[in-house]
Amino acid sequence: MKKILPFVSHQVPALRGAPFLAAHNPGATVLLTDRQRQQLTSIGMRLRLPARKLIYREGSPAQWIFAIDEGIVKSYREHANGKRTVAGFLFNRDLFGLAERGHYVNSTQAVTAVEVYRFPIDELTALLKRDGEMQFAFLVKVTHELRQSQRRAILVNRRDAAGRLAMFLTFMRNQLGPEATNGGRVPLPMTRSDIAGFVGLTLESVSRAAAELEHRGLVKFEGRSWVRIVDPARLARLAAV
Amino acid sequence: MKKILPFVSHQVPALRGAPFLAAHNPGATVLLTDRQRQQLTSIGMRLRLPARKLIYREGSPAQWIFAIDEGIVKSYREHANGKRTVAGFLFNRDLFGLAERGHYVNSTQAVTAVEVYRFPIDELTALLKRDGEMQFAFLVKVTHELRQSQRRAILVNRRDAAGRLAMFLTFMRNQLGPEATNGGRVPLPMTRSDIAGFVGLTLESVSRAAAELEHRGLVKFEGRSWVRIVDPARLARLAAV
DNA sequence: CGGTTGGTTGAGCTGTATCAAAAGATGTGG
DNA sequence: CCACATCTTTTGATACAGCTCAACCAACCG
Repeated sequence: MKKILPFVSHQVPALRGAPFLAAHNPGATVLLTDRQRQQLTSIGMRLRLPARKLIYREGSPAQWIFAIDEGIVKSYREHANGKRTVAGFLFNRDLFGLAERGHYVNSTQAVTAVEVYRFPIDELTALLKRDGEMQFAFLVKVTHELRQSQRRAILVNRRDAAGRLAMFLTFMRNQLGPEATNGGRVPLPMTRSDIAGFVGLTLESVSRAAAELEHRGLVKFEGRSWVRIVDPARLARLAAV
Repeated sequence: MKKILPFVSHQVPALRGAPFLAAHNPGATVLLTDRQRQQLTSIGMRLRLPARKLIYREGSPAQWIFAIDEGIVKSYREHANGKRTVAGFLFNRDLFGLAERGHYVNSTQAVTAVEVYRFPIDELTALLKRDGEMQFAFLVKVTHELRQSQRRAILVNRRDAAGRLAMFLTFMRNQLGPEATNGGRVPLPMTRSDIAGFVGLTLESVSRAAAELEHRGLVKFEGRSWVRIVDPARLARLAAV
């Protein structure tokens, strides 16, 4: 008997975000219908990029918009003083490459090996203008990103290093979802320096904050790229304030 | 001879932001056509609010989306520890009240007397889904806000207090535009405490940073609610790094 | 005029940046 | 599979910027 393959959601583009209006299901919601995904597939291209691959550089002419299917991407900027600030980490079903006046505003680089969809900007915008429902999904997504960015800006203002790191760890757990963080074991594929650039500390301070959280029994670092969350409740409390 | 009144742009809603694609005119662009503004007018209501008026509270049910026509609004959150962080200041042609799951995420309050347009969320979303071009204007606007938020988060990470305040002052000048800041005289209608909440300092530090900038001859504070920018070039240099 | 709110100035303390060096990882080629 | 070179992370000592607490000052209000 021939086996029927299940619908593999990972083979078409997807978006994730909280809608404007109240809904029954909590957490982030999948925003596109199957039909909309098929349409996107027709104008997009699926690419596999190795870890560390530079995707585009800040200021370069923008031709494409990207959606992540698998893996982690970082978006960053280099200051005049040589330091890099990480504008954000991007995950499964996130969107990036939203240009300003025809140019990218951040540089982006693959942190892990990634699978992305790449859409030509003009074809995508034409499609969006034609299909109001699909465009609405994009509007909701970008609004969701805006809120995330504001939330982060607010949390980062708290000066205490351990709290910032706690916030980052809970952020990672939330973004990756329960499947990827089984048993509270969260992957940290980015460098300490990237984490520092994201939370607004030096990498030495991140290292010390990590030691402190571990000493306090909240987490346990296993190698450089894994944390086990030992006491989720206390960690969340520290991250939330 | 009867005089024909000029078209008063302030009597209909407007939006402002940098588009995705390259354009000939620099700076922020007006995003709506006259016809689109008329349509918005038909579903919206124009309100005049006095200074200090609380517009809505964080977490309350969201029924409306707002667009500012005149004046300044602040968007903020109160921490558990009692401190307030200012998520942003909103100006002429900015949009606010983008809800998450039917609830507002920040509180907003009028800083000056303001004139706003108020749109019922469901009517506005219905209109947007019908009119792809208009929705695209909103998409561009929200994307613009997202970039602004990221830029701010990046700049705020620089620890130096004088630099942060310099950044804030140039931000105010840019937002208000050349008309309102004639001769480099920039209004500061918000309190020092609001400024502190916005740039991530205490109000004492803002006060000291202000004294420092003045001492260095970059600006001159005239009363509590005005700054004269004396040396725009050096101020910009300090703000940019 | 006192009262209230918002702003400035001062002294001391804390926490993070900085500089420096050592210790772990990771990768390459023999 | 080991040895070396490179990159990343940890640990330590010190300095300094901004926070905190506290007092004082100025503007605005009836």
